[in-house]
Amino acid sequence: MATRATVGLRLKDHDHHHCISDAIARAEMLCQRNGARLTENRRRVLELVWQSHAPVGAYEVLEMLRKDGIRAAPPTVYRALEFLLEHGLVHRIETRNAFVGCPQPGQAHAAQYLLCDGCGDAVEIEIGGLARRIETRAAELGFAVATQTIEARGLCSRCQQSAPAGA
Amino acid sequence: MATRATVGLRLKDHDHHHCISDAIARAEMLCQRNGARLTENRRRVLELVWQSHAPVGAYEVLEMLRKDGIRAAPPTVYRALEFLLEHGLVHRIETRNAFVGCPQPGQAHAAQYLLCDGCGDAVEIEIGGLARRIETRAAELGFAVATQTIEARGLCSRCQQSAPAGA
DNA sequence: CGCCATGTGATATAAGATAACACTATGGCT
DNA sequence: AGCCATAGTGTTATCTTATATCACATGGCG
Ligand SMILES: [Zn+2]
Ligand SMILES: [Zn+2]
Ligand SMILES: [Zn+2]
Ligand SMILES: [Zn+2]
Repeated sequence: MATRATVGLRLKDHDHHHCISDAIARAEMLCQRNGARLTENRRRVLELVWQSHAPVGAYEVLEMLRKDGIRAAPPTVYRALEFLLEHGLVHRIETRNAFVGCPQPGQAHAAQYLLCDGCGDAVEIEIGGLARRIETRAAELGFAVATQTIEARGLCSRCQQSAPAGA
Repeated sequence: MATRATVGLRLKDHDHHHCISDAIARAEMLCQRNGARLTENRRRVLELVWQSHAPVGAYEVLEMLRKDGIRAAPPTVYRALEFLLEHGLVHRIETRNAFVGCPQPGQAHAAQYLLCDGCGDAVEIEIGGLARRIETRAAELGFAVATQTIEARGLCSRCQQSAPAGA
């Protein structure tokens, strides 16, 4: 499959409950396959991260947990996020100090993101050969790449229309 | 000139004072040309950021300022950094919440970095066509890119040798 | 049963960044 | 010179993000 992402994923535009339940289903399969334990806490945090397609901060997750009546402290959330990161179930968006669900966990991939400064949505893309290109150039300089962070900020098509000129 | 960066820039390996004085000289020229004021504070912070080729945190700069006998508070540093960022004199390394001097200020460029997890050095590179490639792919999805963040973490050649296996 | 590994709860604190307000320096103008 | 507007600084307090630490629980296993 090529990049299956669409841009400007407003929650109203699609059955987002599917996004969430699919994500949980994928996570359960993947954890079972890898012998990892998707505990209650971890599952809940993953669900909360998937509440939207915009990256969500750790403390926002914490707020949501508390609103659900769960007594939680920062480490609760960070530990769950750490687990989810390790298993590729979420990615960290460095330019926002926030986290977003990965739509294709399990397949190794360098996460590449388009981040809309208007609506906040993050769209994970994969530009063919891009990661390879960086590794190759780094190797020429004797540098061994372990992880890549590629984030492009700007405006999605919808947000370009809403805020066209120097409004 | 192609990428003139070398990797693994230990301070002992080269006359780093040149790196610093060159950076200041470039900054002064550039500010004069742009009608921007490189005040004492800003110049000092730029110098401190250039103390090494490893990105330096805002609070490290603050520490250094204080050791130089200058009374400063966080906003002092952040304001200076903001100015330097605006004028392209430093770049922010998102994966480290830190700042590093730009070796080619004045020329618009999407900063791309190799970040060594061993020695901490940051090497700015420019992979031909990479930025364009991302913009093009984004445009196909209707997304207008404003800024890009490209950071590759790993080990420079020297640090690969020092820490070869699972040491 | 005792032991170890993994996960959790709770408190405190570190690290990074900004808000707000008062004051000063600078340069253009009359 | 005196005045003004703008840009820059000092200071304090606060906010946001992330970890360290220690105590407790749970479950597998010799
Ligand atoms: Zn959705
Ligand atoms: Zn948008
Ligand atoms: Zn140098
Ligand atoms: Zn190194």
